[in-house]
This record gives sequence, C-alpha cells and structure tokens, in this order.
Amino acid sequence: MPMQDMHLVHHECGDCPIRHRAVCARCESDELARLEQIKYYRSFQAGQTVIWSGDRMDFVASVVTGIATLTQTLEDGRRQMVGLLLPSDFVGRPGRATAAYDVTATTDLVMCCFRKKPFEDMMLTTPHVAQRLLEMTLDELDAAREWMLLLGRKTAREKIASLLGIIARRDASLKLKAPKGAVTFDLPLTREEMADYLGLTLETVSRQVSALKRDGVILLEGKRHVTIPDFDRLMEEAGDDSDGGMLG
Amino acid sequence: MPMQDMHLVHHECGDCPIRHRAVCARCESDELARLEQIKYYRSFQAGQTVIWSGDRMDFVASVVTGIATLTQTLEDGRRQMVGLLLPSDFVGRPGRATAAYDVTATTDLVMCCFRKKPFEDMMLTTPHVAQRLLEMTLDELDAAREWMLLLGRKTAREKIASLLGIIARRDASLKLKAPKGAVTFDLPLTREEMADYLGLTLETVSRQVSALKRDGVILLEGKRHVTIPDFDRLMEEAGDDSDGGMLG
DNA sequence: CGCAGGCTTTGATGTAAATCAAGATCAGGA
DNA sequence: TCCTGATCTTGATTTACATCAAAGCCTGCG
Repeated sequence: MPMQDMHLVHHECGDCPIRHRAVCARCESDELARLEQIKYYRSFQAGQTVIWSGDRMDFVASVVTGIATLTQTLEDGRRQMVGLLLPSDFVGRPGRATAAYDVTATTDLVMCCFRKKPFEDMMLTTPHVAQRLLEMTLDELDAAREWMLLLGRKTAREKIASLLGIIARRDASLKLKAPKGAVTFDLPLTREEMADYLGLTLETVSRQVSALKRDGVILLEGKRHVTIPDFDRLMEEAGDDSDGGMLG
Repeated sequence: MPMQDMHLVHHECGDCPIRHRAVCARCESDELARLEQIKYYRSFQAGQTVIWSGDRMDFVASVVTGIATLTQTLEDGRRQMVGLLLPSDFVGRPGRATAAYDVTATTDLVMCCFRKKPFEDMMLTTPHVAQRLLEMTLDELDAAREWMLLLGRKTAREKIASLLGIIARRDASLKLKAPKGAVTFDLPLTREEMADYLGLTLETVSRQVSALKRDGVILLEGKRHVTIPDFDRLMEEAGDDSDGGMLG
C-alpha cells in the first residue's frame, strides 16, 4: 500500500473516498471544506451516456464506482475507445468548455462532480491541486502511449492478452493485492467494447478469447468470468517489453 | 497570432524564445531570472539519440530548433513512435527519475534543458508554471488520443493523409499562417519513420504516398518536398470527423 | 412456458496491408 | 568520375484480420 493511499485512507473522506485520491492527495482541511461546497454526485445506469463529444461541459469529475469509457467516432461510424475510466479516474479538462469525447457508462456508474468554474478558481489558489492533476495527467499520457504501441504494432492475440492484463492489474490494485499466481475477475466489457478498445472487430475478439482459452492461458466461466492461472504467462502473450527500465 | 504568443514575443527572451512558451507563458521577471540560472543548451546531430528508455534522466527540456521523436519498442524489434517533438514541445516528466521512451533527433536538434531538481523546486513555488505544464500535458493527451483513433481505425491512405495534414498544420502555425489553399513543406521524416509513426511498413507508406500523388491530392518534388494544392481535399482523405464539436 | 432481443461463437470468404524480392534514385566520398 | 550505402519505389505473394452469414446461448418478460 503506497504512502499516498495511506494518507488518503486516514482522512475523513465521508462518502467520496475517491475525490481525495483524484484531486487532493496532500490536502488541508480548509481545502477539503471548499471542495465539499462545490461537489455533487451523479448516477448513471449501464449503457447511459454521460456526455457527448462537443456538448457543453461545466464540470470535472472523478469516478466513484462503476466504469465509464471515452470514445471517438469517425463520420462513417468507426469507433475507437481512447480511455477506460475506473474508480478514482478523473475526467474533464479545466479550461475547456466542451467535451472532447463521448463519455459512456459501461456499468452502473456514480461520479463525483465539481462545478468547473469554482474548481478552476480553487486550482489557482491551491497549487498542489494543480500539481496532483498534472501527475495524474502525465500518468494518463503514459497509458495512452502504451496504448498507441498496442494499437500500432501488436497482433490481435497480443492485444487481447494486454487488455486482460491491464484489467486484472487494475482490478487487483483496487483490492490492494498484487497479481502473482492466479487472478480472477469479471470482464466489465462486452466483446464489442473490447473490440472498440483494441482496434479490432468483435468477431476477432471472440476468436482470440477462445484461442487463449483453448491454449490454457485463461479459464472462462460463462462469458465474462475470467481466471488467469499464470499471470506471467499472460504477460508473455501480451508481448510487452519486460525489461521495464533501469538500463543506465 | 494568439494573444499568448504576442505576450511571449514582447518578452526579452534572449536566445531561447521557446522556453517561455513552454513553461512560462505568464512569467514575471524574477522567475525568468531563476529559469535563466538552471537552463543550458544541448545540440544533437540528425540521427543521434538524446536518451534511451530506462536511462537516468535528470533534466526536462523543450525543443528550440529541429525535430525529435519518442519511440517505444517491443522485444522483437517492432517499433512505434508515440510522439513527435517540434519546436516549443516539452519533454521529460517532473517527478520521474528515468526516461520512459527513446528520444531521438530526427534532424539536427537544439534543446533548452532545465536541471530537473531545481525545476521541480521552482514548480512548487511558482504555481502558474505547473498550470502551464498541465495545459501542455492535456494538449499532448488529446493529441495522443487522436492518434489512437488513427492507429486503431484508419486505413493506410487515411493515415498518410492525416500525418501530412498534421505536419502541414504545425509547419504553418510556426510560420504563423493558417493552412488555406496551397501549402508547401519539407517532410522531416523518412518513409520508415513515417511508418513507425503510423503503425505501417515503409513499403505501404511509399505506395500510399505514390497513390496520393497519382490522385493529385499532393504534389512531390523529389522525395521530401510536398505541396498540398487543396488542404480541404487532404482533410477529406484523412477521414476526420469534421464537425469538430459544437453539437449541444 | 416460450419467445424476443442482446450477446457470443463459429464458419466461409474477401481484402488491405505485410512480407519477400528486385531494382531505381540519390548523395557523398575516394 | 564512379562506387557505395542509404533511401525509396514497385511488383509478386502471403497472411492476419475484416466482412458476411448463420446459429447458439442466455435473460427477462409476456
């Protein structure tokens, strides 16, 4: 459990534990109080659209529970998911008036929203909020770039393995245990959503999931419940560069 | 010419006009002086590596002149470019010790570097530097997500058209004129580099460039000098969603 | 119960782009 | 000048994935 999360847990977070992780890792109580005044919750049902690309967006928010997706669409309907929002993830851009992507609730979803103007005002006076947001944005940028490698250069099988690995890891980190040995989770995405994320068709996703199952890399109970008997094996299938830094 | 650039031009920027655009859009003279103390320049020849992924990186920097690329590589050698750094672009991450990508000079390159520790210290005391950096990072994130759409869903021809459009636009913005009607520029990338950027092979890039030439979408003098007789036509070929926001 | 509408799987076929393979073009150096 | 190596083009062939098509499988609802 990283130091920073410790700190958060020890705060009096009320019913929005995520908020502090998202915007307020080093916050003081008076800032907490200010955040309190400008926050509100919104709930969405699975499948509902939170906001359409181009819509006026007068809030920023973080996910409390559930999963949301960011997608972009070409005129002819080709879709590409560009982000997956899990609990604690932040969405919205200070200083921009309209949404840049379609945001959709994949599961039932609760978001903790902050009205944009007061949030921006607070950012100006409390520097570490901006700094925390910078950190988070840099993390997202890294994730986006990893995804570019996946989209540009990985095979369908590697893409599926990578996605399963990412979901398993994020799932495990929420439960505060590292993915060693066997891991089990429920897929929060349909085959079509997986396809939209991976730049594939749903048929190819289905075939490759079947192939990974056939080869014993994953086990399936029903269509959604996945267990990964050997996480390292999955990571090999994902084709990732495993040296992970530390050359010089 | 946007207001912000006006502001910059009117600063006494010495020989590093870019620095202020990169980190210091609203800066005061004492901050300028502090930046001055921790900055230094580094030059690289075309083809030289600035830093390898995983190497210790004790600076952040912005490009003054020339072009650099960020690339990621799979163990088996498959390469994907994840960023193109043009003059004024920023590279490096406050709060991280090692480089996450290979950074390579595509042309002769001059970078304005700031030692990381003092830069981080300054960020803590001068909030708007962090805010400027946040804006830039959010822009980069948007660009990365647009690139994800390209990599995941566009055809080879659309990819090439998109890349030419991006280079034309950025080139034009540096010259402070908007790309209306005919535009002319030199390709700063080899066919192979274009391929690495677009998730294609160099042969496919070559074929599609030839096809666009054959169809009159672009004109070529030699292999690198491109002129685009009709920018809108090129954008149609790029397949981008042209409604560009403003639905609700 | 039985049917309807999402999902998902699986098969047959088509195709865009990769791969393999020659050459062509160009710039720089001996 | 010609050679050399890098870059680029073009052609022939292969292949991974898309597309088209049909069924299977759940879940919920009348």
